[in-house]
Amino acid sequence: MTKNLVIVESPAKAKTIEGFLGNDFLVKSSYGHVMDLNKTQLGVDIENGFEPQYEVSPDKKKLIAELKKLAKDAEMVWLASDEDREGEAISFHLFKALGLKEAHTKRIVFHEITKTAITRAIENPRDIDYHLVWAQQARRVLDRLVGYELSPLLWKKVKPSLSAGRVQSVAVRLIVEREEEIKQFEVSSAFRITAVLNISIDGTQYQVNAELPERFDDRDKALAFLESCKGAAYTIQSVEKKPAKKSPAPPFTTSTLQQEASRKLGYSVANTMRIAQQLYESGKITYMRTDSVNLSDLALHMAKEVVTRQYGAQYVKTRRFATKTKGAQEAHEAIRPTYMEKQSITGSAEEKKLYDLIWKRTLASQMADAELEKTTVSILVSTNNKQLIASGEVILFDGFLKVYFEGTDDENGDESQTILPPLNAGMALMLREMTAQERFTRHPARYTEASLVKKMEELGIGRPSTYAPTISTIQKREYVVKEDRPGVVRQYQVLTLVNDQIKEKTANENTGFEKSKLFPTDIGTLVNRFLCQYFDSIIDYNFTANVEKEFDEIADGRKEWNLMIKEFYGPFHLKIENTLENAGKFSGEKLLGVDPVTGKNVFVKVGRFGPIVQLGDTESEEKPRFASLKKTQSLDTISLAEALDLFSFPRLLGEFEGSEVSVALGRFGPYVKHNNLFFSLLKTDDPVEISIERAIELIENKRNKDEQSLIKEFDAQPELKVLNGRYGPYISFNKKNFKIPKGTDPAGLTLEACMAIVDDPANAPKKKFVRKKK
DNA sequence: CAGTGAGCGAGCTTCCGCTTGACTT
Repeated sequence: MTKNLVIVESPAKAKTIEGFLGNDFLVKSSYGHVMDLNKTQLGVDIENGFEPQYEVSPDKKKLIAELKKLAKDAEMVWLASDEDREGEAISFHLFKALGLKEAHTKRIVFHEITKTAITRAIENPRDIDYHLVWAQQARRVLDRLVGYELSPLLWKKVKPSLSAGRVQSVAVRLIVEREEEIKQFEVSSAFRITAVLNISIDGTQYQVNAELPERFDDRDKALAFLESCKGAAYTIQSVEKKPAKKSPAPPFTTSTLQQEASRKLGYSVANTMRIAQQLYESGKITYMRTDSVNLSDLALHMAKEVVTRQYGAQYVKTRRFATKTKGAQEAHEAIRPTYMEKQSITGSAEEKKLYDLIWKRTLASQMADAELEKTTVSILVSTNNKQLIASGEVILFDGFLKVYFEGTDDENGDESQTILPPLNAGMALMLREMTAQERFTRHPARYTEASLVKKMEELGIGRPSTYAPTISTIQKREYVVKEDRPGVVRQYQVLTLVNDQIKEKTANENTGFEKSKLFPTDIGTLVNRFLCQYFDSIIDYNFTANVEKEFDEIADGRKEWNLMIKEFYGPFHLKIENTLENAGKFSGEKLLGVDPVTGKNVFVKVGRFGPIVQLGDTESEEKPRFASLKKTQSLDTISLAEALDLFSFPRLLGEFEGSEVSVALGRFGPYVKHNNLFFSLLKTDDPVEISIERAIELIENKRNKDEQSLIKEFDAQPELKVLNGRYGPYISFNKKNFKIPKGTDPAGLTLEACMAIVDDPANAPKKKFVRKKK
C-alpha cells in the first residue's frame, strides 16, 4: 500500500518522476483527458445554462477503475496534470471520476521534470482552479456547438459525412484562398542585368560578379542598355564595409520542429511527430508537444558546458527566449535533448537525424552571435554613368553558425553571398561578359503541411497536440490533397555582351513544379464557399483569437463562462436555422455546354458521392445520365469534350479466354473487368484510349502478382489460402483475413493448423464497433 | 472495394484537445 498517489498526463513522465520521489509515492498517468462529451449526441444542455454532459471516455473506463482502487488506498492523491486550461480540466475530471475528497487531494504543477522542480511542487500544493476549469468548459462547449451544428447542415446542403469546425475550416480556407490568389496572379517578366568582371591584384586573377540594381521591363530596353555598354571602362567607385550580426533561432517548439524537419529532412508533419514520440518515450528528448521556447536552468547549464568544452568559452552566450506566439500556454519546456552531452544516439536512421536537428538547434540557441562583414562595391560604367553593384559577405566570427543554421521557406533563395577579393576604389576591372536575362515573377507559394502549421500558429489556431491531426483530417475529408505536380517548360530570352558583340538566344526552363504541396479539391472549395457565404464570422481569421480573449477573461474570473457561450450561441444558432430553411442545395452546379449528339445540356456539380457530370436537365421527363469525374479532373477546369468522354463508360473492349473484357470508371479509378474480377488501370493508362491488348496485359500482370503473394494453398479446401500481404503473411478464408500468431512459419502450416487459427476467436478479424441505438 | 446520383425514409456521418498503443491486408 502506498501513502501517496501522483497522477500526471503522460506515462513517460510518470516513470521519470517516480525516480525522483521516494518509496512513499506511486506515480500513474491519466493518458490525457479522461472525460469528454458523448460522441453520439450534442452533449450540451442548451436549456440549462449550456451545462456540458461530461462522461468518462469509453477507452478510459478501465483506467479510471484502476486509479479509483489506488486512490482509495492512498492517504493523499496529488493531481499533477499540466498547468494550463486543459490540464486543469483533467485534474477536475479526475477528481470527479475517482470520487476524491478535498481533504485527501492536492493539486500541484511543475514546468520541468527535475528533482528540484518536483520537490518544490510537492511543497507548494494548491486547490483546483475552477476559473480555469470553466474556461476549458467554454472552449469545449463552443467547439462542440460549432462542429455539431455546422456539420449536419453541410450534410443537408452540400454532401453527407462532411465536417466543419473552428480549426479545420480555417485551415481549408487558407488553402482555398491561396489557390485563388495563384489563379488570379498575372505573371510578368523583366530583364535582369548581371556582369562577370576580371581583375588582377598583385599578380593574382580574380573574378567579380556584379548586378545592375535596376531591371528593364522589355527586351528592347535591355538591348539598348547592353549597346550602351559597348567599349566601356569599368572602374571601382566605392567600397563600403558594414559589420553585421546574425543571432541563432530559439529552441524548437512543436511547430518549428515540424517546419525544420520538413525543410531539412523532408518529413511530413505526422512523421515528425511519430519519430519525436519515440525519442521522448526512450527518454532522449523532452516533451514534443509544446509551444514554449523556454529552457530549464539545468538545460542552460548543460548547454553552456558542452559549448565551452567543444568550442571554447568565446562561443558561449546564455540566452532566454520569450514566446511571441498568440495564445501560447507554455505548460512545458521547449523541445530539447534530455542530456545535452549526448551528441548522438542509437536508434533508427530517422530518429538519429531528428535528434541531431534538435541537438544542434538547442546548442546553437546558447551560442554567440555570428559576426559578419558585408561589403558593397559600386562599379562605374564609363559610357552610360550607370553603376553595377557587387556584394560580398565575410564571416569574421562564426559563432552559432558553427553548429546550425535555420532553413528557409523562400523558394527564390538563389542569390548566395560570396567572398570578394581585396578591392579598393579606383581599381579598374575588365568585362568578360554581361548578360540580360528575362526573369519571371512568381505566384505566392502553395502551402506545404509544415508551412500551413506555421500559418495556423501565427493565427493562433489549433494547438501543438492538434496540428498533425488537423492536417490529416482535412485530407481525410478530401477537402485538400497533398500532391506533386509536374512543371511546364517555359521559354525565356537571354542577351549577352561579349567582346563588344551582342548575341541573342532563347532558352528553356522548367517552371511550376510542385512537390508535396496542398491543393484544394472541388469539395473543399465548395464547402469553403458555403461557409464564407453563410458563416463568415466562424471562419474569420480572427475568430479564434477573439474567443481566446474571452476564455482568458473567464480564467481570470472576469466573465462567466455560460454567459459567454450564450452570447455566441444565440446569433449562431439563428443563422443555422435560417440557412437550413432558406438556403437551397449548394452543389456548385455549372452549365458546361450542349452535347452535340443529343442536344442535351451538360452540367457539372458536386453530387452525393463527389464531383459529377450530368447529361440532360433535372426537370426533364427523361432521367438525366450521370458520371463521376476522374480524380485528376476538376469542376473548374473540365472541358465539354472531357465531360462527354465520361459517358462512354462502361465500354466493351473485346474478348479474352472466352469472356468479355470491359473498361469502366469506379470509385477507386478506372478499371478493367473480366470474369467478375477487377484490374486497376495504371496512372499512365488512359481509359478512353486503352486497347484490348493492354487490358489483357493488366490482367496477366495481376495474375502473376497474386501468384507471387501465394505462400500455400490446399486442394481439400480451395477457399483457404496462405498469402503474403502488406503487413506480412496472413490466412484468407471465405473472403475473411486472419492474422498468423507470431513465431509461426507460414510456409510450414498444414490445413489443420490453418483451420485451428481460423477457429481461434483470438485471431478473428476485428469487427467494426457497432453503436447502440440511443 | 469497383456500372451509385428519381423520391422516400431509416440510419449514419460531425467538433477540438489531451494522451498512447492496437491494428490494419
